[in-house]
Formats: sequence, structure tokens, C-alpha cells
Amino acid sequence: MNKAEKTRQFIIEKTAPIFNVKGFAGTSINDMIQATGLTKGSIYGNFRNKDDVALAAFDHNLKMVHKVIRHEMDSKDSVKERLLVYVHVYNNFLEFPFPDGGCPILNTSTEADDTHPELRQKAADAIMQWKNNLQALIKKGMDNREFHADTDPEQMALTIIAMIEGGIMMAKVTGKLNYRNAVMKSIKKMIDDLG
Amino acid sequence: MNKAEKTRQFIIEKTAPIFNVKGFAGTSINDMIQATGLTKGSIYGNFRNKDDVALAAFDHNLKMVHKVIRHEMDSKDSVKERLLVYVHVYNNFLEFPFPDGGCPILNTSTEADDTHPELRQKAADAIMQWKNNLQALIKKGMDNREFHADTDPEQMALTIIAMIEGGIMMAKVTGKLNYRNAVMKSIKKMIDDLG
DNA sequence: GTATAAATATACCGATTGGTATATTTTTGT
DNA sequence: ACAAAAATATACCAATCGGTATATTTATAC
Repeated sequence: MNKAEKTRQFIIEKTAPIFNVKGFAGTSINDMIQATGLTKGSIYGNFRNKDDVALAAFDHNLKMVHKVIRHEMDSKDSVKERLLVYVHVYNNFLEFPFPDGGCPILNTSTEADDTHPELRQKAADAIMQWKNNLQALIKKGMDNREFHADTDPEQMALTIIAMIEGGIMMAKVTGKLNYRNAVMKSIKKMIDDLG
Repeated sequence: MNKAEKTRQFIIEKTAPIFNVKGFAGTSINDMIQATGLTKGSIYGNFRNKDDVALAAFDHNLKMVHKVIRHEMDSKDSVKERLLVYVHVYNNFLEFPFPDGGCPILNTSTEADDTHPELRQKAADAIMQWKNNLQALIKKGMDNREFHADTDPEQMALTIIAMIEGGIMMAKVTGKLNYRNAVMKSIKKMIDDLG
């Protein structure tokens, strides 16, 4: 890894929280200069433009989320226990190394529009990948007789994701953590009822 | 209603969709000038600043949503049918006069941060009010024996809202309407299981 | 140690930003 | 119809915006 690659990674790590808190439109190059202590020349020497930084920042934030979930799931044997990782992690959100500003998928999904098609596509891909992973996991639970055979894995996966994202949103804006916990409780019930 | 009040209302109606699509930071005064065909002098003659317009625009967008839901609920007798209005409305989102850009609560909740405390508070209040209304409705269904007595009305209300908002978010960014429909199906099942 | 390439800093650019001051037009009340 | 107030348009402001050009420093290869 040469010097520029190190600087590029440094810029990504320092700006990713800003982008996640303030959004793309609300994050200026000057914000990035302040966050990194570098100059415009350095930033533009490593990235084509602001969009380029934002895309890399999103990837970084998403990787942080994935790392948390994967770490918690890796020690679990049953599919049910793996699904319940979401309940545990989001009930104790502050204890895990999540990105500042909350869920990057949620933040980017609602901000990105036709002016930033690549950023929007990244958020969409993230959701679809998440749905596919959850769906496969639930199907595995059904295949190995852990879950009832009358579950629609895709519907369940989509519903879990919607509940998680909706719960995060409500808790974030109202400051009432119990709102998210109430939704997590419903997710737990849904998972328990799978089998 | 005098001339300024009419102009003020006109500005709100024309800018509300822009704010809901582009967000606060992404909406410039120039956007508002173009949307209204008026000039800065006219806008600043009616509003203190950009925040003031955004607050009024949010109120307008929220009123649009409330109008749709209230209109559909008013013809319903049972609590269950009233709850199922959400399923019906959000399954046929495009047939109802919702604001451009989707759900104002969702959009504002994820964008508003410490730099716009009033806007954030409006979104938070909207969620809490929605939760309280749903909770009261569910409790009413329990009181009149329509629903089981073992339901937690607050948890159910929060869960329904989370699912709706999460479903809207996913459908919006991925363009896959069936994602939202799948979540609505889960809401329907949840409501059906209430009694 | 040195020359060159790579990396980063600084200066500059035109455009846009939100807001204010002043000018002009429209409305209102008599 | 007219004067005054209200409403809106136009001109102006300093600051910021994202990006580019040029200068300087640092890293790399020999």
C-alpha cells in the first residue's frame, strides 16, 4: 500500500461519519478538509470528485455494519440464533462499533435521488443483498426443519429489514430508544414464531 | 385571506414537493424561485428564512398524508378495518394524492439533525402523534372486544409504523414495489391476528 | 545522494448560496 | 380617484461551493 492509498483510506475513514450524519448535500469539501486536516489538492489527488468520496464513504460505513453483524453471527449455530442477532445488536446499538449517524442504508436511501444515481444504486444493492442473505438464511432454517414449512422466506426477510430500518429511524429522530426496542421485541416474536 | 397569505400558501404548495424530494440541504432558494415563478423578495417577504419555508412545507406534506388516511378511515366502522386502511393505501400508493418524494416523516427524520432542530422536532412530533393515535385505536379495539386482550397497543403501534416506513424506504430506493407489498402483507397478517 | 515521479498544498476560478437593502408595483381603505 | 400601506421585484452583498491550475513537498528508485 503506497502513500496515496494510505491517504485515500485515511480520507475515507475520516469523512465517512460526516457523510452519514450530514448526507451528501449537507457535506461540503470544506467539511472534509476539516475532518482530515488535509487540503483540497490532497483530496482531489485521490478522488475524482465529491461523489467519488461519498461512494467510498458509503462502502466504508456499510462495511462497518456488516462487520458487526458478521462478528455476532459467526458464533451462532442455529439459524434462529443468527436471526436473533439483529434483535440483540439493535437493542444494544450503542455497545457496537456502528457508524456515526446511524444506518448508512437508511440515510442514503432517503437522500439519494436522481442526481446521484450511483449512490442510490449502492443503497439499493445493499438492501437487495441484505434481503437475499436473510432470505437464504430463513430458507436454510426451513430446509433443516428448524422452521415451519409455511413461511415465505422473502416476505419474512423484507419484513425484518423494514422493521429494523423503521425502528432505527424512529429512535433516531425522537431520541426514544424504547421505540426501537419495542420493534425489536416484535421481531423477536416473529422469529420465535417461525418454529 | 389577503394577498400575502395567498402568495404564502402558493409558495408552500409549490415548494413542498421540492423539499420532500431534495431535502432541506439539497433545495436552494433558486429552486424555490423556479418552482414558484416568484422572486426572492416575494419569498423573503412571506418567510423569515429558508428554514421557515421548510417548516411550512413539511406541515403541508404531512397534511396531505393525513388527509388521505383520514378520508379512507372515515368510512370504516371497525377498528380492524381502520387499521387495514394502511395496508390498502400503501399497497396502492400511486392511486392516492400523496406528496411527491414519498413519506415526509421518513425523509425529514433521516435528514434533519442538530443544525435544524425545529424541523427535526416536527418529524419527531409527527411520529409520536401517529404512534399515540394508532395506540389509542388499538386500545379501543381491545376495549370493544374486537381484539385479544393480550396485545400491547404501544408495541403494535410502533411496529406498524416501523414496517410502513421501512417498506416505503425499500420500495423507493430499489424501485421494487413488491418489496413494500410484501411488508404490507405482513402488516395485514399482524392485524388479522389481533382478533 | 540525487533525479524523477508521486503526492499534497496553495492559489485561483466561476458559479451559487442565503440573505439584505432598495426600488417598484399592487393592493387596500377612504 | 388617490394616498398610503402592503406586497413583490431587482440589485447587491459576503461567503461558500466544487473543481482546476500551478507550486511545493515528499516518496521512490537507482
